[in-house]
Amino acid sequence: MSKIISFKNRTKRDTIRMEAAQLFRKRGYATTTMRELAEAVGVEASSLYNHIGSKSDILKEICFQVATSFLTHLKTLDELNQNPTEKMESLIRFHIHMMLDDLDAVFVANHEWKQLKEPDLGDFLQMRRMYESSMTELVNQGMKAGDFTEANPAVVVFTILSALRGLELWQGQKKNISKQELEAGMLQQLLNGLLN
Amino acid sequence: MSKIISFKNRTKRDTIRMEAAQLFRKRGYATTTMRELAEAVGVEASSLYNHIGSKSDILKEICFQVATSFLTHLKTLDELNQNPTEKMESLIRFHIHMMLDDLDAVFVANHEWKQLKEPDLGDFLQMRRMYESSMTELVNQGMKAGDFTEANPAVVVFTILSALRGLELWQGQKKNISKQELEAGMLQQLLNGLLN
DNA sequence: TTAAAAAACGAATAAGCGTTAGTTTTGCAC
DNA sequence: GTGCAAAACTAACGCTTATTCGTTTTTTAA
Repeated sequence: MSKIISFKNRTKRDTIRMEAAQLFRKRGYATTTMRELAEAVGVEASSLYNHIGSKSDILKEICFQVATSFLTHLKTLDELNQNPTEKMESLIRFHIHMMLDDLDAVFVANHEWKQLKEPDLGDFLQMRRMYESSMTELVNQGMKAGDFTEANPAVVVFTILSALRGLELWQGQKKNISKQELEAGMLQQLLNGLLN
Repeated sequence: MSKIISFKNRTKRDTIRMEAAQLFRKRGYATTTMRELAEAVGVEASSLYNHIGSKSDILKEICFQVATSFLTHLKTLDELNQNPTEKMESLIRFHIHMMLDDLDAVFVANHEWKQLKEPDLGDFLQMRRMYESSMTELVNQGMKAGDFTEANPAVVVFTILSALRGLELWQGQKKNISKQELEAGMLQQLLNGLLN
């Protein structure tokens, strides 16, 4: 028996994970109860366990799905023949798109990874460190090539990532600013702070 | 009967709030138990209630103490005769100092305010909106004066605040970068992205 | 030294939590 | 329709939580 059910090739497991991400973002992982999640899915709490292993399993899957997305994009970037400026622009744009299109999951991965248990916690942090060091290396190359303003690469990466992570809070802000306008504005400001 | 106790004019209540901020940051508000907090303070859980009203009271006090600090600084800025660039630099520096010196409380205020109950939740959000709109007005003045690059003021404010909030995650990063270096680097990058 | 107030304590309470067990319903293949 | 597995349900478990209660210890003020 196939476990494919529900809407458009989406497993019930996926539905649960999606609703969970939404609730975890709005109310926090620890505060969200399985009964709340069940109601959002339209089922009793105990029925959830026909599809998932545990509450913490859901968190684990959300976090690693996000981490994998970012690392995968980084890998594809690596294989393209682009200069550091182009790569950095692509990277910034990817962050913005992830933030605007998959906000729930990204938010949860950014805020609730602390609740992961070992060994997941360690694995997750290692993936993050790998991403940041790759990005730092890119900034280094840009400086050596003379494209980027001379500065401490770690600080530069940190500032950019921080600004991008801030998009978590964009939703519900000024509605008279479109996504395109926001993307263009942030990109300009961040690259402007970086380029020679 | 004076309630002053403990170390250097600090109430036991203050000690509890300080330890709570540290725990709330490290483990999250919902996940931190009163027994954990009690152990950190060096007392039994029930004894805490001789000094505080409830767990949620502690959170409330932490959040509003931080919000008040920022609004107070903004008010003092308003009364000085400085141009927009100087004001913005002072504002950025104040954020950095708060982040580096009172990280626990600022982190908790930034992450756990969702757990506030009404009417505190509404009051807290109003204070935040007031702060952001004042900052936006400052950016507006800088643009009209020709000091700042023309852009959407709301986006500019958002990007700067996001980058600054990212300092929450600085601790434990590269130790070979001093606080002074970090402050100078971020200030340069953020102002550089803003100025004409 | 003494009496009152403040603070700490151990034990208990009620509520809510994630999860399990046993049973019934549903949906599909033949 | 019949059989069967997947998925739903109700009910309950064991555990943890914040908080309270009544009492004892410590501190303070005279």
